[in-house]
Amino acid sequence: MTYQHAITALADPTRRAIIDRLRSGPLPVGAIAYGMDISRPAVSQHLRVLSDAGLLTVTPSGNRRLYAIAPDGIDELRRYLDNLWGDALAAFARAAHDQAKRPKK
Amino acid sequence: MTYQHAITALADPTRRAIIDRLRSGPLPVGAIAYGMDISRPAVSQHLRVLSDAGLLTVTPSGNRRLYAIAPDGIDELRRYLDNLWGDALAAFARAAHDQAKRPKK
DNA sequence: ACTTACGGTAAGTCATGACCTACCAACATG
DNA sequence: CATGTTGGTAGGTCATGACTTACCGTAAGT
Repeated sequence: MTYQHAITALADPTRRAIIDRLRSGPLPVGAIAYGMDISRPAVSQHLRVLSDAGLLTVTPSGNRRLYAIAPDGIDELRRYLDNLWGDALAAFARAAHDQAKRPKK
Repeated sequence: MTYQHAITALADPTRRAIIDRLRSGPLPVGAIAYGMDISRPAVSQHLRVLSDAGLLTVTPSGNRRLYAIAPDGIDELRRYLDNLWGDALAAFARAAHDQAKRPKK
């Protein structure tokens, strides 16, 4: 049921950029924000949205907070799409079949 | 490169509802809009966004226009997520490994 | 040809959310 | 304890996009 939040979160290009930075491993907020053309608070807000959506995990470590991609969250969305894809293929095949049944008209 | 449009299109709940109506097969605009709590023009606009994103195909048939889910469009997004998921798992495993290397601190 | 069904486009309104600049709390370090 | 570093929160602005009604084109039926 969480896939809705996940897809909403991933719809934003800035948030996808954040996710991309975390592809190689966990990072603290400062490192994520460094080199991006938005302010650090903006990054914080995006991180909030992403972790609320179950796409990131946070592990406070002393002064800082390490953000990492949560494979489980991605997987939820992946399953939704797999399901949709399956239905689309089935509908496609059925439509093609019906089409073949009556060639003219 | 089109997956960005696809994910933006699918981020909207109304558009997901439209997609859901097409899961069982192609439908004309009127049938899609029937029973939904938004106006038909609104549906038309959503259909535009969805087909621009490569998620739907349109086949004019006489007076009407049949919309159907395009499996290819879905697949693009699916691949993006599969890729992301793979990276997330790898990063996760690496982090776990590094963690094990130095148990304390 | 006239009328009805179907559906896309135009123009305008309104809510949402992405961003900014403060500001504040918590830990670390001298 | 004082000071710097790290990062979340508050409040406000502004752009985007999801809706509406009104309108127009086109295909079908009478």
